[in-house]
Amino acid sequence: MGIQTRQLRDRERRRQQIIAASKRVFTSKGVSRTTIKDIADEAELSPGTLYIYFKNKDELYASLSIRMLKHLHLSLQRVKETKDLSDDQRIDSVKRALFELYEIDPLMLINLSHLQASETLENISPELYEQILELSRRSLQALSEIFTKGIELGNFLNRNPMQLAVVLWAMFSGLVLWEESKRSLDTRKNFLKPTLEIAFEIFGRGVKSGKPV
Amino acid sequence: MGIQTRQLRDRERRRQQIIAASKRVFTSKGVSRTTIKDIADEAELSPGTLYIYFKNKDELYASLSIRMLKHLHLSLQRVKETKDLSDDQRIDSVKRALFELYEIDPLMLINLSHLQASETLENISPELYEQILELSRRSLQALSEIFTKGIELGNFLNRNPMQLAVVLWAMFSGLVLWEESKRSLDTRKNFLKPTLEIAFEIFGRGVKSGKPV
Amino acid sequence: MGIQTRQLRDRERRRQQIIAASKRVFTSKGVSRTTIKDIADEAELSPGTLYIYFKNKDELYASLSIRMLKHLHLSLQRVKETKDLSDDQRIDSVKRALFELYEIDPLMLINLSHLQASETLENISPELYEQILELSRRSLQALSEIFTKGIELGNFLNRNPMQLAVVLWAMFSGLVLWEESKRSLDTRKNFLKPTLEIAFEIFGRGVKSGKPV
Amino acid sequence: MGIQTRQLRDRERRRQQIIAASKRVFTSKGVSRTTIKDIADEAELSPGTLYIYFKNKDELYASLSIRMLKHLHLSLQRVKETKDLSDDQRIDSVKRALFELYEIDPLMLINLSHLQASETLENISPELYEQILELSRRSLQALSEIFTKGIELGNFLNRNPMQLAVVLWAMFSGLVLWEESKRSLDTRKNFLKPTLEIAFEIFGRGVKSGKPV
DNA sequence: GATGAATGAGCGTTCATTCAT
DNA sequence: AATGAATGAACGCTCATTCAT
Repeated sequence: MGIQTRQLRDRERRRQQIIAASKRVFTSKGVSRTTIKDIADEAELSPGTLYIYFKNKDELYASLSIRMLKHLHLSLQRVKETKDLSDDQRIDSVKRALFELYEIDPLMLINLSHLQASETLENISPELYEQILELSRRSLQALSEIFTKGIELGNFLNRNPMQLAVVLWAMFSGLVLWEESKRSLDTRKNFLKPTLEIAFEIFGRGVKSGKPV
Repeated sequence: MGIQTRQLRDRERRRQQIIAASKRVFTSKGVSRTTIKDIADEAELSPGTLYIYFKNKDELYASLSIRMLKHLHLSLQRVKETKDLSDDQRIDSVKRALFELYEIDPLMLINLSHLQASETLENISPELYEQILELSRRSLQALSEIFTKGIELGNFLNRNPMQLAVVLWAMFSGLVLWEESKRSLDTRKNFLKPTLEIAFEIFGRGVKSGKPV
Repeated sequence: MGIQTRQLRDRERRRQQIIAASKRVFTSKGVSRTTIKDIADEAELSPGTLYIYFKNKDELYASLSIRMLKHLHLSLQRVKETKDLSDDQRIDSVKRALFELYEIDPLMLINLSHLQASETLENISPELYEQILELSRRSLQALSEIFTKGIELGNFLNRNPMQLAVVLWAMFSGLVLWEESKRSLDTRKNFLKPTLEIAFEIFGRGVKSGKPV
Repeated sequence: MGIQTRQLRDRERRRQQIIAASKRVFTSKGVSRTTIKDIADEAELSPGTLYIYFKNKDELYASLSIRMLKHLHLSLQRVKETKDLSDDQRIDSVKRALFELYEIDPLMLINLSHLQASETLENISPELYEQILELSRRSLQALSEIFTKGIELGNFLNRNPMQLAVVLWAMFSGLVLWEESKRSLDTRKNFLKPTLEIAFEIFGRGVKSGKPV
């Protein structure tokens, strides 16, 4: 491994270290109450160091979502490309992909949903903004293509597939935020999962073409 | 009308005047970039005066949603209590109630969804917190009772009606936030409406019992 | 006196209070080492208050010079308009005007010269910038008109009067900065005065038309 | 050439390389907006390396002037020592020496004038401080000796020659700073030259003894 | 009740400087 | 000698909140 490679790897490691610290602080203090100093302390770094790896606070926040978005895109892409799946199975795969996303890192998913709901994106560099947008776009695109297939086969309601994708995502992120808002009230875990199951059951049934009996 | 009554009425008027000013500023500057001073200027009052009517900034923000929550609760209550409606019609009425909510004041609905997604509620007085919670609870309760009816009649899937209510609300608020996040990208209006139509179509079909054909 | 008048007067008083505090701190710590906090402490105000009266640090610094520039302009205007003065007497009046300027407030004059020599002006509001520029322009204009008279009467060298004005001002401000730079070395006061006397003597003799004997 | 000599030469080379880079950055970004990192980048060195060659930022800034001061001193010394020159010719030679200084490197001359006008000198090592002071002193000394000659011959006004030297230098540096402050307003070049011509013409005429006709 | 000047803790950010490699 | 990541004190500035009038 060359020197350059190691440097790049070290750099990425530090970024991940900072991101990991951010998550921990977010969890304990809440996103809006977390300061750069808090994160620096948690990461056992100085505030200045954070600015070597992230252009500013908003970019740090936004960067937290990149990984998750990449994962999301990859998962949906995989579902889309898997052969020999019925449309039912495909919807089910989407459900499992989103479940998995949530299980890997619920906090980051909340953060991603927050991002969508805040004005953070308006304060980041065009490059990062474009990256986030592109990843979101591609994920929705993958989702919409799954619906397109089903529509073409006559299995799904003939509705704008992109809108179907948006509806599914809204339902998912809406539930994630809902759970987050309930966190302080009710610390029972595993609340999201059963509700998501029901949500997907309904969505899956509803998107199917044919009159319900 | 007694003096006290008039005083209360005046007080309420001022509150509404401040709330109205807040809305206007939020619309033009965005929520996170709006300061108390901005609102005071817009209301042609001094910052100090705002603190006579609202305990602090978060309470002001939270108060914005009270009216909307009351309206929401009332609408859903009405749907629940209307006699001689089929379950299909009832779902349709819920849809129209939420549409109406959005049309009356899209910004406040966004604010309500934000509220749910932010940490604002953690900084308000227990009284206001309880009020908001109670109104939310009641709205969801009304919604869940609508589902209970349908389930009892065998028209709806036999799932936990409160969870069904949460799913429906999550879908709705998720779409509202989604639209908000797209506002800077795409200024086309009336984007939410058609997507909500599809969302409700799918939900309505999905929640119906019976195998899809 | 109306309420508004008093408010305006109070506002101006506060500004002068802050400016006075700035001067004291500048004298003891040096301009470049003075922070907003230092000035606030000296003025027995909070840092935030300074920002009510001055848009930012650079504007505060630049504002220090406004008064001096106004005084300068007025003095030169007066010299220009005084009747029945020989050109020798007029040059002498200019000398006395600049002497006086220095004696009123040497520190502010140094500050004015610094301003010219720094990049502070690049960071202030266009309005203040224009005000400073306009006052400078007018002062130089007045000076140049004094020279124009002398040239027309054949008493002064026929050179571009604006350039003559610039030369005189450069000589003056150059000496002021020179003295400032010597302050740490040599605390003897009254060093500038005799040197300025010589400078004006030479300038006065040099600008006169006619071959020196 | 011994090893030590080469090492010294290499060291000096590096210093000059860094100084050259500083100049380029100052020109493009302005002195106050230039950071050590900027200079390091421009010099294709690391920030740490700069600290091997310069004790701190102020020393780097101050060092920029050393060369110019040496050149200035040399030039004035030469003028002083040149035989068979009339006093008029000697003043003219001083003018040409300063012109030349400006033409070689206007930016460094500005920097030298800034140095005099700032508090940089208060933060440097006593050695460097002494060196700069000594060079300044010697230059002024040379200048004053030129005046002494003229005074002794009865050609110049019998004034303190050191003060005459200071007046001449103040006029010169005042004009240099004046031009610098006009740079952003008026990009016409060659503005300084004609004004300096007039300045020297006036100084030359003014310093001459004898009543003007 | 209404004011709005004043507050000041706290923020994000910078950058000269250091030091382990 | 050269590096450059890391430092962390210090900065300018904001703004929710208070309180004397």
